[in-house]
Amino acid sequence: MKKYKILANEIIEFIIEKNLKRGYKLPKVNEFQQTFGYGKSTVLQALTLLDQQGIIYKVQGSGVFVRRNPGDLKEYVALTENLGFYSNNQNVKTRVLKLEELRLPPKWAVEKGLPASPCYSVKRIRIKEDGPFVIEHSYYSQQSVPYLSREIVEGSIFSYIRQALGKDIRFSEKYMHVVKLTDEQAEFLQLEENDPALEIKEVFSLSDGQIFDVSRLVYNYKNSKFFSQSSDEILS
Amino acid sequence: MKKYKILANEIIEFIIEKNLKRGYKLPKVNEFQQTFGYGKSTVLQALTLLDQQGIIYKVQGSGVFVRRNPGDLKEYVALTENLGFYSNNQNVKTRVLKLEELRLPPKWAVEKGLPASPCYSVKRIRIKEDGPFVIEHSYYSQQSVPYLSREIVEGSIFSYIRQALGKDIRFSEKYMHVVKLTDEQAEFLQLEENDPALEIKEVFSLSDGQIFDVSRLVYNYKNSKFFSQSSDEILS
DNA sequence: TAGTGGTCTAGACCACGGG
DNA sequence: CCGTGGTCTAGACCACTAG
Repeated sequence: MKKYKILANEIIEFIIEKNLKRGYKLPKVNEFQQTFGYGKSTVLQALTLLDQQGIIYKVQGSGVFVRRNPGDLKEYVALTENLGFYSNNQNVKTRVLKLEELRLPPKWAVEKGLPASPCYSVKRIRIKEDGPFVIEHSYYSQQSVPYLSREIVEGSIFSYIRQALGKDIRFSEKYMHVVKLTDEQAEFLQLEENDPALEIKEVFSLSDGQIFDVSRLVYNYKNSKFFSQSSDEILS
Repeated sequence: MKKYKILANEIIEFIIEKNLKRGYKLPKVNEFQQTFGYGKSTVLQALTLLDQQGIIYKVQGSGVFVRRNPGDLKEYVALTENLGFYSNNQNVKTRVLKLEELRLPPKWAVEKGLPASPCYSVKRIRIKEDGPFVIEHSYYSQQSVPYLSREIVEGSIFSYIRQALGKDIRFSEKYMHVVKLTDEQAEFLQLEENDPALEIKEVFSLSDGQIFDVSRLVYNYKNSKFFSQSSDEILS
């Protein structure tokens, strides 16, 4: 494990365990250096990672402070993470509506960058305790995901890709707009036709930049909330 | 100007000027080092910045590639930037509905972290060529923004804070959900009651972590699209 | 196995904040 | 002014990719 990740994890643990809140002042950079015996750049690397994740913020000339206790956002879909649709919420059941192979993905998926070659088409509904949560229609390029079964698709496809195929999801883009539900969508989500919904088109890429998944998601407005964050040009 | 920012800007210029597309292979790290006479870490810092902004991606053992031509997203509201509501779209007019001082912000704003002290309340409508775009209801803490006038509020408040007050917006959080419009909102947006809308609560902080602005935005679903992106734990 | 990006260090110097 | 975080370098060594 890389040193900066070890340190980052330690700090996260520390914040969770002590239940620290926004504004709490963390140890200084040189204290972390001494405690762990790391170089300054390595400590800054760890802090930068946490800064990007929204956990802390650094103030030049002053110190390092807690921004958010991770785990305070359980109910939210985190748009700024490389996840399909659920953040920390694990009480989600999956109902598979369709799994088939296609010679070619639909045009809109190819326009978003999915290779124009054979793919899997997966249609699922995700259900929380309080009802249907999201309709998900995904296309997986067989170039990157050569095999999918009903069983895999009933669980987490991303976990399968990571663990069984040993591939890492590296980055994603999400395009959103608000729509009125069609009759069919409303039925799946147990809502009324013309009820509001958020539609998200997602594009996921592997470490080599290859696009392997393009999806269209339609969320139930009654039980879905979303979260996004940004930091100004932070690094080192 | 910092070296890594100079390099980052040069690369962006290069991509725009040559109109490069996703997958284009950029010069190697050591070529940038030699061309600019920079150290390796500095070059990596610049590339990391661009990676975080979604402009490029680095593939270990292979090279550096273009991910997106900046400026390909003009029509989208970029949720992953520290902007109020418009990304690159500059054809936006502002209609000020209200500007007043309050002893205390409303409860929900204080819960989001706005100091429980005097503030400005600003209500505005943003209008694009094709009609009303968003209703914006903002609260600015007088601790950070001691003075606002009608004139300032008719322009860009963020520009004013940056330029006149010399303060930097450092990070933000955005909480979203989909709603049905009330009668009043519908009238402002020239839509119908119960039409869909995206409501976003935004929290903005300065470089010292101080929260200075909490806002509630309600977007017109007919002319608003949103964009978000993420990268897996990138740094150095 | 050569080439390319990633991690890490030690240390010099810079820039900002607060007393 | 001192302390704290930020930038930058040179260079060693690691890890992954591709031919």
